[in-house]
Amino acid sequence: MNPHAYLVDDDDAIRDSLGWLLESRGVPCLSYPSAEDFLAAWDPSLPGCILLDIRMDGMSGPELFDLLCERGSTLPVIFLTGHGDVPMAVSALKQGAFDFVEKPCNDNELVNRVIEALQLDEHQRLAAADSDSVNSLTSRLTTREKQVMERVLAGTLNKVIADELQISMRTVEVHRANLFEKMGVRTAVELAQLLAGKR
Amino acid sequence: MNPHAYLVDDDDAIRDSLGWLLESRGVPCLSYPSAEDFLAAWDPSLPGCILLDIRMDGMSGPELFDLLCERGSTLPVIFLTGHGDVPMAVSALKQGAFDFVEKPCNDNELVNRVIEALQLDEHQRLAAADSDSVNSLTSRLTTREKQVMERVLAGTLNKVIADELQISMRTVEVHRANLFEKMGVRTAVELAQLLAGKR
DNA sequence: ACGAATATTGTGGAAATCCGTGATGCGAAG
DNA sequence: CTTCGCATCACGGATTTCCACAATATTCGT
Repeated sequence: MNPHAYLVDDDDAIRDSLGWLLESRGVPCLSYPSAEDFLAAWDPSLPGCILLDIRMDGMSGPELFDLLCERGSTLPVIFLTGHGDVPMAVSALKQGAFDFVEKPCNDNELVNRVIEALQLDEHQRLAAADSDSVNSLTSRLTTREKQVMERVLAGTLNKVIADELQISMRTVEVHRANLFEKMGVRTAVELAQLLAGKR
Repeated sequence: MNPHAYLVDDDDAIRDSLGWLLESRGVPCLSYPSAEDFLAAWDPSLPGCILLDIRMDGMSGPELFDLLCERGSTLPVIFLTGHGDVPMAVSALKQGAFDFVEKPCNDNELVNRVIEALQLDEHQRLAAADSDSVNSLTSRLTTREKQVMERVLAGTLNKVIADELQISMRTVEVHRANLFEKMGVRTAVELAQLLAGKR
């Protein structure tokens, strides 16, 4: 699925007008009349951002936001509200909301925020993909190989590693070579660099 | 100087009452009747946090905040305001303010926020000190040693480094040993780890 | 029970690193 | 001018890593 702006608002008119505005600026949209509807459609892999009304029938915007955070969502959330107060805005932003906008608002401003949010999400997903690729590499290592890797990363000499693991130096060398192979590196330093950035 | 809460507000009564409140909870305070006064007293090494009024004669709270940020301040800022609006709060928080509180506010809440801000500042300063200590180590390296270190961190073999720098392998070994000594590490991996976390 | 993956060890040699000792040239500071 | 830090290099031995070839044991899933 391509990145979308997910509009969650129980006001038909708002969904229509915002949807039209965003689509006209080249931002694909999907609309949901309630938090529950969005939640049912949501899955962590959905890319994009959320435009979320505060006050809605059923689950409120902040409640949905909390729930999504708990479930591991990293979607940037732009809160929209007609009657927001300062504490509400402060609390939303401190919890990690991307923005908090009062309706009615300037169209250009809002579109820009949405585009910023989409870019943020893309960056986050790229970064996550990187760290995933590293994790998937390490997950392919056998237990022994992981143990050896730990110690290699600690700068321990093969000889000492052999002692610690109660195996021969030769075996350590084998594990070492195998894990380097699996991790796609040629030296211990490269391995350290690889795991340094993405962790 | 020990960490302090710096109260910047042009209302004498507020400064007095907040100052008393915080001192009574064990938080040392210093008061300033204007943004200009605080700015004159400020220096980047001052630890603590700022309680900053929005509307003041002369320079406003947000103006002071911007100025401090430009000058490299990392002090957590808690904005205080009697007549704040949502856009103002949103903009302050998105620019990195620690909190945004409306007066009058709950005393316990405020004290807690101040304490959180002080803790944040302490963590930031500890982290900065770590990275400073690393920087001061690297700054003691000679030009050649830095060149060699770069390549060592890239996982390059001494032989190749010697080629690249147009010097003998022996000299590379010397530089390598010297820089390890200066950086306080015993292996290339340790060096990579050292520069990985603090950078 | 059979086969695949994993863990283990050995031999032996090539390549690389580590390190002590000693030495030369050069530029900057005293 | 002399001293000091830096960069440069050599010899030679100890240590370590790297690697190809070869083999046995253990575990685990079908």
